[in-house]
Amino acid sequence: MTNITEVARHAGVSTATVSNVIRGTQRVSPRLQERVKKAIHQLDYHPNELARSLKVRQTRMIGMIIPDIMNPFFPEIMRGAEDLAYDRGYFITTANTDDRIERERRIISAMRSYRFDGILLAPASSKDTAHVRAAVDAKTCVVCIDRAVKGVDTDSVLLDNVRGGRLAATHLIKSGYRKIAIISGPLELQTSRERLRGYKQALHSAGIKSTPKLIFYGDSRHNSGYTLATEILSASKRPDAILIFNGVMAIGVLRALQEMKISCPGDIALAAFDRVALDHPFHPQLTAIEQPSYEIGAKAAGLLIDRIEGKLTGPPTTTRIRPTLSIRESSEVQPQSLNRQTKDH
Amino acid sequence: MTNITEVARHAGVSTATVSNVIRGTQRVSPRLQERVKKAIHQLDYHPNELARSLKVRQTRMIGMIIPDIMNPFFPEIMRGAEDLAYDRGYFITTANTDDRIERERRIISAMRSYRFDGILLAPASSKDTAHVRAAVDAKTCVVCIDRAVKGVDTDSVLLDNVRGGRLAATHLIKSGYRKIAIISGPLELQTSRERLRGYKQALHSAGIKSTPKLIFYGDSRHNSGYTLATEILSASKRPDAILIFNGVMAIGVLRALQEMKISCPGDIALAAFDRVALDHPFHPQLTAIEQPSYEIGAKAAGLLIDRIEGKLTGPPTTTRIRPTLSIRESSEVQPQSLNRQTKDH
DNA sequence: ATGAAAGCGCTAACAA
DNA sequence: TTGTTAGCGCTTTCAT
Repeated sequence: MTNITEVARHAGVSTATVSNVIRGTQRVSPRLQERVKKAIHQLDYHPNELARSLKVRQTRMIGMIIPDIMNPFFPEIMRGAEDLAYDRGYFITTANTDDRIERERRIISAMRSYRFDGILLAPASSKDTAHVRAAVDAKTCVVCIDRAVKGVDTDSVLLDNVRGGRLAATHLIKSGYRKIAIISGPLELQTSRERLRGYKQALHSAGIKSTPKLIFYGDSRHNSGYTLATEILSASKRPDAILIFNGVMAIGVLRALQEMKISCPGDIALAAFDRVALDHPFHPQLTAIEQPSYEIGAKAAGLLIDRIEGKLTGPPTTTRIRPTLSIRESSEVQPQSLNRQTKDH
Repeated sequence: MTNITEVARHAGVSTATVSNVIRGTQRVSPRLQERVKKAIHQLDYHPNELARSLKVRQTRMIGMIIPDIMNPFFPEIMRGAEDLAYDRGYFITTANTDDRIERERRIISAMRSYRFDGILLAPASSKDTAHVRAAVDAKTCVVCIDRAVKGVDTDSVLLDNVRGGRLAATHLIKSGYRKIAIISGPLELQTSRERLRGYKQALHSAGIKSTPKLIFYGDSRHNSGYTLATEILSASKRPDAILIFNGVMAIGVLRALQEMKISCPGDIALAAFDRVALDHPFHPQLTAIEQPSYEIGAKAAGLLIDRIEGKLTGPPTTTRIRPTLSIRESSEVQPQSLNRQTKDH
C-alpha cells in the first residue's frame, strides 16, 4: 500500500511537504501543491490513519454501542449521531451488544484499544458496570444514551420519562378514562420507574388514587405485552385504558386485542411509548409518547464531540429530551367511557 | 494512556517480554508471566492497536457498509456478520450510506485509510462504482451483499432472485391464481430484473403468457406500493393476485387494500418478498419469499475473512442464497378464484 | 528465556 | 518555503 514516502518521491518533494499539502498545516507553494496532488491522485494514495492517529493521539473515530439493533428505536438514533458526526469530521462506528454485558465489555475494550476518541453508549441492562467506570477513569469520553449507567458519572442524554408518563396519563384522564392500567418494563430499569412516577403524578393531580393492581411488569419484549394484555383483558372488571411503556410490547397488546376481538378505542383505550407500531397502516393507530430519536442521537454526538474537543468542560451533564404526545385513534374520547358501568352491565 | 513501556517497567521486564506474554508469541517463564499479567491488570493496560496494526499490517477490523439502516432487512444481516466475525476474532464496524453514493465513497475511503482488513458492502444504488473498483485494485478485500457492483469483480453473496420469483409465482399459479400482477422495484436494479425473470419462467412453465401490462415499477419505497396498488385495484378488470418485490412496498399495498375495503385473499391474493410486514399481528398474514438474512450476513463475513486470511484464493465467487417460501393467509386457495368471472359479474 | 533496538507511516519541531 | 529527523507504541529479529 502506497505510503507518504512514495508520494513524496513521486512528486519530488519531502514527506513533510506532502503532509503539509494534505493537512494544510503550513503554506506550500502552488507549484509543489500541484505536483503533490497529482501524485496523490495517480497513486490513489490513502494516508495511513493508523500512523497518523498514533502520532497525533487522536483518531477522529467515535464508537457507538447499542444493545439491540433490531429494536427500531436505535437506527434513528444512529442516524442522528452519524449525521452530526459526519459534519464535524468524525467517523462513527457502530457495534451491537445483543444486550449481553460480556459483549459490551469486549466492545468497549476493543474501542479503547483502537483509541477511539469517544464512545456513545446505550448501555446493556446489567448492574455490572465496572468496565464503563474503567473507561471513564482512563479519560475516555463517554456519553450515555437512553439510560444512564448506574454508579458511573457520565454525560447522558435521556428521555424525560417522568414527563412522558405524566403526559400520557393526563391525556387519557382528560379523554375520560379513569381506570388506567400500565404495562411497564422491568422495575429494574430506571426508565420504567420514571415513567411510572409520571403516571402517578398525573393520577394524583386528577385526584385518582393509584393502585398497584393496575400495574403490570413485562420484560420489554413483544410477548410479554401479549401475555399481560390477555390477562388484563380477560379480567372480570376491565380497565378503561392501557398505557404501555414501550412500542415493542404495544405490538403484542394489539395482537391480544385482535385475537380477543376487543375493539379499540371502543372497548378499551390504548397509549404507548415509542413509535414502533406507527409505520404500519393498520387500525387502530396508536396514541403515542414519541421519542425524538434522531434528535437524541444528534444531541449525544454533539455533546461527545464537544467533550473530545475540550469545548465542554466541567462535571458531567444530563440532558433530558422532551417526548411529544401524538394523539391518535386509540385514545379517542368515547361517550360511553364516561359511564362505562351502564354499558358494561 | 498507559503504554507497553510503562507496563514493562512496572513488571521489571523488557517490552519484548510484555509483548510475548500478551500475544503468546514466545515462551516466557511463569514467574515473569505472572508479574507482567499483574502489571497489566493493575495499570488497566489496553495495548495500543494503532501501533500494533501499523507494525503488523493488519487491523482485524472489518467494515460493513449498508445503504439504509432503517430497512429491517439489514439489521439481521449485521447480526449474522457480527456473530461470525466475533468468533473469528474480528471486530465489525458498521456505517450507513443513506443510499447516497458520495457517502459511500467517503466511508470506503475512510475505511481504507484506517486500513480495515476488509469490507462488507451492500452497495448504494448507483452506477458510479469507481471508488469500489479502486479499493479492489488496491487489494482491499471486498465482499458484496444483496447486490453486486456493476463492472467490478468481487466476491458476492446474493439472494437467488430468479428462484425467488419463480417460487412465488409458481405458488400463486398452483393456488389457482392466473392473472398475477407484479409490483417490482426499479428495472435498474438487478434484483428486480432477476425476480422478474423467475416470474416469467413460472408463467411460461404453466403455459400462461406474460403481459407487460401486469408489471408495475415502483421505487422500492412504501408509498409507491400504495400508489401502484391503488391503481391496480381500481382498474376495471382486476388481477387475481399481486406479487410484490419487497416488503416495504408490501406495507403500502396493504394500506391501499384496507382503504379500499378490499379483502385478501377474498378479493385478491398477495405475496411479497421479505419479511417486513410479518412481525405485525395484523391480517392478512402475508405469504412471503423470505431471505435468510442472518445466514447471508454470516456467509459474507466468512467469505471475507477467508479471503483476508488467504484461506480462499482464486477468482471472485458468487454465492446464491436460496430464499424460502412461507405460505400464509394472503394466498390461500379461493374456490371462487378458479372462476372469478362468475363471481365478479 | 530475556533484552536491545530497528522500523511500521506519519507529524511537527527545527534547521536550512 | 522546504527538508531533515525524532518519536508515537508496538512487534520481531538478533544477541545474549
